[in-house]
Amino acid sequence: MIPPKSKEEVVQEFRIRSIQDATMRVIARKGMAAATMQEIAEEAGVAKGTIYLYFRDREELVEKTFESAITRLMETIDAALDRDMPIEEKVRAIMAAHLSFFGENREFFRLYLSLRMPEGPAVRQRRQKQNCQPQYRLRAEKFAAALQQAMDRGEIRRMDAYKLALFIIEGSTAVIFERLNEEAPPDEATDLDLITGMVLDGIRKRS
Amino acid sequence: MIPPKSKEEVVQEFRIRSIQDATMRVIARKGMAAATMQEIAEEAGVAKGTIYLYFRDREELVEKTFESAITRLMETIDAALDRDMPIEEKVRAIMAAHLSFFGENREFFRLYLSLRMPEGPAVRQRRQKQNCQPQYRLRAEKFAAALQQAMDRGEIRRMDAYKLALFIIEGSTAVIFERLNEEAPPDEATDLDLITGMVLDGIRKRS
DNA sequence: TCCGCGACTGACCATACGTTCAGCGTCCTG
DNA sequence: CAGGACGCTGAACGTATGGTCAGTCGCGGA
Repeated sequence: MIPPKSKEEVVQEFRIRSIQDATMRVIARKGMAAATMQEIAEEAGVAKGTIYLYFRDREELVEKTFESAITRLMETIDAALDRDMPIEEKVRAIMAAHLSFFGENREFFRLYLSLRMPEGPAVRQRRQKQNCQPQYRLRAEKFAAALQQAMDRGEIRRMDAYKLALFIIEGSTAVIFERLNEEAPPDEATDLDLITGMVLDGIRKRS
Repeated sequence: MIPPKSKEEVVQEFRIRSIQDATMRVIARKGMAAATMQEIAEEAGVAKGTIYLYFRDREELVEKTFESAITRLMETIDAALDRDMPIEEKVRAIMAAHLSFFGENREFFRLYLSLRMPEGPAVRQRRQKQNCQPQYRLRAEKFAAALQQAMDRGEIRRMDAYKLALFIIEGSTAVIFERLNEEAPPDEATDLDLITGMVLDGIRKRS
């Protein structure tokens, strides 16, 4: 069942992983546009040319790096979405997953933000749209589906589920972003309470 | 009181305005990183060199363009923030201001998103942080102050006002972004209801 | 009408970046 | 131990972009 890994395969995977990790760190530091192949290579401890042995070009490098990280995020979240629980708990579980994932993968956060919105000439924009945006949309759509289900059950009020999902995802992303930049961030639970409280009950005080 | 405008000044202001408008259109089309001076010049109908008569370098161009647009946005919002009204109305007024402003200034939206998060080498990041981010933070802080006031009055629940402000601003920004990309966006009022409903009362159905 | 000033132009320059490839060292094989 | 295969290297190349500046041209004043 387990495919036998030859020595070469192990080395290859290790190289690929090192380069992808370096890519994330550099993008985290300089931002998507200013991350050069030179700096990525140095960060990974290889020569510039080596990267091209494993990735066709810069675009594929970024794309693959993004994919392998977001796949991990999606798995965490799917676990929360698929289980059948009241929407309150679901929201809390999803937000908790985001908080801890980005807490552990700070570097990825910046790349994630950059790819939400495609840049560059029309051709590249189209390619990014085809390869990375679906991942983002998919996430939003899955969340929207969960919200829709809760609406049908009468757990929450009826509104445009997709836009609602976007609101919640981006709002919480902003809080997480702030959190990652704080010198002494509060407990994860504190921010989690803020987000879920806001999402579930809004800001208005109930008498 | 009114400073007399010589003919030269009028011409100058017109040029500056044309170039800034072109800058926004190109950034809206290609994104911040891929917007070249060449293309901006063509869009403005002037030669590349002309831009440098009015702006020191690319950075100053982007910065000034951003500033003059965000100043207009801030003015609209301040009007809503300064008046003394219950928080419900304030929130609605602010969100309405955002919706209509970005509806009328679609081009600016992309630039606005790009500058939230500084890119490039450390030096440029620092400069952007000093010149553009304060505008963004200022907006968040003003909104946070309004929320804080409402908390003190007992109108809304107590939480971290700044993070709450970020959540609301970014959440609504996401909805506006989606709206701007829709083929046939609904009434402004529909999206406005979605946002204010979410912010004030959350998603949970009240029995 | 002629002159000179200055706004404007766009070919040109320096630089930086992605990508390539001829050669090097290393390790396995026979 | 010799030979060769292969992963890796980094100097070199082409291209694209921000920025410059010598030259052009239209306009206003003499």
